[in-house]
Amino acid sequence: MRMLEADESFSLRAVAREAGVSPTAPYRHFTDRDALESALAAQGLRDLKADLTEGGALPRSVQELAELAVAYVQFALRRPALFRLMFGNACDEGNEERVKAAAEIHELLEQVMSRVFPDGDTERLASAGWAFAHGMAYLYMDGKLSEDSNDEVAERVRAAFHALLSARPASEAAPTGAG
Amino acid sequence: MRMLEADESFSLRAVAREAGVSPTAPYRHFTDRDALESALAAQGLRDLKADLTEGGALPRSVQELAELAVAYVQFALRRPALFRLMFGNACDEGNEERVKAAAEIHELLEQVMSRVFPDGDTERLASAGWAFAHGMAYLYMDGKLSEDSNDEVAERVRAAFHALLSARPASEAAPTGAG
DNA sequence: TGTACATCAGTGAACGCGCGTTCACTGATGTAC
DNA sequence: TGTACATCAGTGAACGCGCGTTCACTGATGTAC
Repeated sequence: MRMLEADESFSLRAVAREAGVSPTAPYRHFTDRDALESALAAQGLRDLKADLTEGGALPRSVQELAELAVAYVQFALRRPALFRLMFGNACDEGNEERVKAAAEIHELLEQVMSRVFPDGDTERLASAGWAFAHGMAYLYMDGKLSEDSNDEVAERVRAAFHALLSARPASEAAPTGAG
Repeated sequence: MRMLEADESFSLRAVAREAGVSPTAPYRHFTDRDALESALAAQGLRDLKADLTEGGALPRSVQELAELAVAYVQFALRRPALFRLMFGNACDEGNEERVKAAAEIHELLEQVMSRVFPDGDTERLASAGWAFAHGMAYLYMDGKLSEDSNDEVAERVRAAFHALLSARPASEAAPTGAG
């Protein structure tokens, strides 16, 4: 529909402005501000899903899973205002389109986790993995982690992900290693 | 100084209102809206650090580290508006107090990570662990994960953390297990 | 002890701003006969 | 082919709202002599 790439906060008037149209024109297509917001959020969720499934095949390895996190963070950095719109408030349960788009993302996430970690607790891993990617996205968006080039961000997300998955506490190393 | 517990978005006038004072009173104490915001953010960061170091001793085990994540998320859920204020925008580098408070949180995080994972990449683990807790906080704040009781949230954060740290991919299990 | 003055937190009216929303309208396009 | 009407995206003026901020002010407290 329109851009919403910039990081200015969402408003009906701003969207109209970006579309080169008068402030009241959106009311021809959406009943009110919330309806417009949900429609944009739904489209954003669909775009995000498309980004995440771009390769075609779902991830099987931890390496491929890391790339999913990278894609998630890069979507957020490319379209921060939209990303905040999509996740920055409670989903309007009355908006079928938005609910469906959100459910599809959830489903994708669980599918991926059960493929990469067939012996793990899929639901908990899905929460954890999502939280990791989501946290990375917010930390970078809000300038809490230095955001240099796009490639550097990708590399740091990858590295953090692998550091976390391969982390072994001190107390565990001795017993299992020696026994 | 004052509450800022509710989840209404921050405004100078709202803070004055909560303090039971006229909208212009804050100007006696802060040069402008941004100065007030940074002062509140700095205080919030100090409060968060106090919460995280409550026990006295820093975490040594993965279990204790999980409790740190729980405390982080619970702080966010208890004081969402303040939490968003603290992290929801770029830190004003000109505000010494705020910069210092943020640096102390970073330092704490790195100390903890190097204690719990002495053989790991501290910096990357710090990013990853922070992202996990931060993501959990945002997902719960924004209603993306069902938030029932406080205890349930704590339990889910704990479980997700452990699920992530003990996750082993399918491809890895066979070789290392049998070899 | 009393008078004169400085300090300082807080007040209330007022400003210009962007916001969401309403209203009556215009002007182009499509359809009926 | 031409006339009459419906549809529909978009317009522009106007509203009331909360916002950040300014301004001149009040009234209490502290200090000097």
